[in-house]
Amino acid sequence: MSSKTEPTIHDLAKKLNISASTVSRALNDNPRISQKTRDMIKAAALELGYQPNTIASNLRNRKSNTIGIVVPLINRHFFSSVISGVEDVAFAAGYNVVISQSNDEGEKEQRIVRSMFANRVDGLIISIAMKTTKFDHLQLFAGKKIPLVFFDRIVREIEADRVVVDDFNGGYKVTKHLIEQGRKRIAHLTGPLNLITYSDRKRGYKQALVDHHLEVDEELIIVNNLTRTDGLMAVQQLLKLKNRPDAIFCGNDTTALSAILHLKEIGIKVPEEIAIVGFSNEPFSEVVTPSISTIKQPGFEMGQKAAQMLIEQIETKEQTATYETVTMPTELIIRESSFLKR
Amino acid sequence: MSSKTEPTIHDLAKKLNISASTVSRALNDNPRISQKTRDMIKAAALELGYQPNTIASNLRNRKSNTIGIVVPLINRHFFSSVISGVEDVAFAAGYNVVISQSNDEGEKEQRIVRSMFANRVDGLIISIAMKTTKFDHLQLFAGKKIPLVFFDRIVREIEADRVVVDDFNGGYKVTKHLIEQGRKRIAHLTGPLNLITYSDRKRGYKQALVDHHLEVDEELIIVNNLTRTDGLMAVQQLLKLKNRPDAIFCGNDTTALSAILHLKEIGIKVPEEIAIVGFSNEPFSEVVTPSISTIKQPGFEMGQKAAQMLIEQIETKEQTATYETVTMPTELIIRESSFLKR
DNA sequence: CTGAAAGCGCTAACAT
DNA sequence: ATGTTAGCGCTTTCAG
Repeated sequence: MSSKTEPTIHDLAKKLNISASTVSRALNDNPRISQKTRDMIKAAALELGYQPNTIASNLRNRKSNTIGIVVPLINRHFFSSVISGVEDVAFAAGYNVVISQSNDEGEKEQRIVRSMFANRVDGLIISIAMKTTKFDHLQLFAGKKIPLVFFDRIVREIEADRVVVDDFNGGYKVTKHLIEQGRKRIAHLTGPLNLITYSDRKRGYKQALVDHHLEVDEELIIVNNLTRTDGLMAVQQLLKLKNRPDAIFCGNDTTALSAILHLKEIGIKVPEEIAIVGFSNEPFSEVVTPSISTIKQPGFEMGQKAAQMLIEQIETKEQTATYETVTMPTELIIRESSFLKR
Repeated sequence: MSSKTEPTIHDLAKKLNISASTVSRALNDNPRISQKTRDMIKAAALELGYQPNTIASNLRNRKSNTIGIVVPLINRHFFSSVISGVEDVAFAAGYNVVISQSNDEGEKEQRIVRSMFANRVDGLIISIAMKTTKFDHLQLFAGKKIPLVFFDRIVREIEADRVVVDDFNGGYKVTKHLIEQGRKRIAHLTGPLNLITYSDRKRGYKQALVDHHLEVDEELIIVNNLTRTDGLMAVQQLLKLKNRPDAIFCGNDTTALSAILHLKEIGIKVPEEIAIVGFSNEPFSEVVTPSISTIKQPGFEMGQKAAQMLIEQIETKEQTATYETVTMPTELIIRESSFLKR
């Protein structure tokens, strides 16, 4: 074992009879060190099994070369796509990415974000948890002018760059499609309306109804957390109405799925009796029977964009206090659950 | 803005006319500081908006209180379950978790693991990428006696704690089930055999055939990377055989799905003509038509176990050089794709 | 082209 | 119960 402590630049320096600063410079390819010396030092480093200690370097540089991303759940296809997009541009730009999930819990989100701050990430990309209502953890970043980019689930109260999808338009397109399929009583199942994504989709839904001279019936609008169970409960509730809906626009694919499964089970035909549309294009939506119509969000591209904006902020010394909001298009994918062949 | 630099314990100390060490101790609830002083200091910290700099603390303590986990893909249900399990016990024990994905690429894995090392994670939990063949990045941990736990896709060449599923038994159970369903020519679609998970499943498959006096036909065994396209290609290849299989044991659910979709498309009945079984119990396997029989691996529990073992190692000063391998049970879930009702 | 010295922010002997 | 001091490993003026 011996006194096993990692070799440092000082060990290298001593061994080579030069100074630690020269070693440091050589390892960082500083042109002020002759090529010959650099090579020599690097060879010695390799031989000694030297591994740079980024913690020390980060402390000194007040920079971690790391960006954080926090999402509600990493195993949602949309979010993992965004993460991949972020990694794509971040790695290319020489940044590391640390990923965390809030499980849609405000408290865990607080903890994660604070820990990322304490670890001095150079910037943060975040889609907030469903249950987040306090924002002081985010204020930590915003207030200290540490680059921050919101995506998808943004918070209006905090000024920052934003990457969102056109949820209003998404909601509108879904509803219009259902109307064109001849549906008259279109229900809407949505998530917490403090989240702008959901309230925008709902606005789109209502606008489409209005534009097509259909009544907006609040009885047909159900708000919950869009879990699988929530989807089931909502459908059961809708089925109890004297005047049943003939279509349901679900806030996500999970609830769309649970609606379909329940309807199948009790013998109600989808889409003939009740048409279903989801949101997000989870992989399963394509392979269920009937396959689920849904809205595709460009996750990977959103991640790329968010990372670009963040890195731009990080690397621009001048903190111009102007923030940008990028809105990405959505695409309606029509599948069996809402399309009646004749 | 003024000279905006984060307040440090020294700023606090100066303001309160005490020493930095007292501040440090108070903030860490060191009993050597009187309760009164502690409260006073904490109040001042709050007021100043003091935020501890964990980088500095980590450097000093030679400990990051962080454990790293790297998986091939974060959006595989199995892997995200493992991650959740790890987070569950790690958070409870006061550790942060940094997550990364290798995208099944050896090179990205190298980069990630080195970066985690450079950031001095206290330990690493990893399931290696399909294409990993060099292990020097992992040797970095093993060699320096930094706690390391492999799970699922382990590396035999490196001594470490391991958490695996009983893949042999899983493969055996699947095959036995198919035999009991009356299948005689059972094909097997597997991943790279340098990965022990796959070679063990294959061993189980063969053993079951032998035990039931069925011939092992190498023609029926196809090795590839188990992507969706790979699944398609494999099925097409199998269908070209003069003597077609009547069942396919697929190495994962992705290929099971693509097999089913293709067979449906060309009018071959599943399970009547060809039965299909997958592996891993991805969420979609339950909701496709026909639903996919598969093997369930206890991901969350594996993550918990891995984290427990890792933390145990971290916190035990005495590095007893004895490593443990924990084998978790699998469960066969029989669904429509392999079960013939009569 | 290279070295000396100071310091990033925090902690832990070792005092007192 | 609190303060002094030294240093974690690296980078960076400032000198030469």
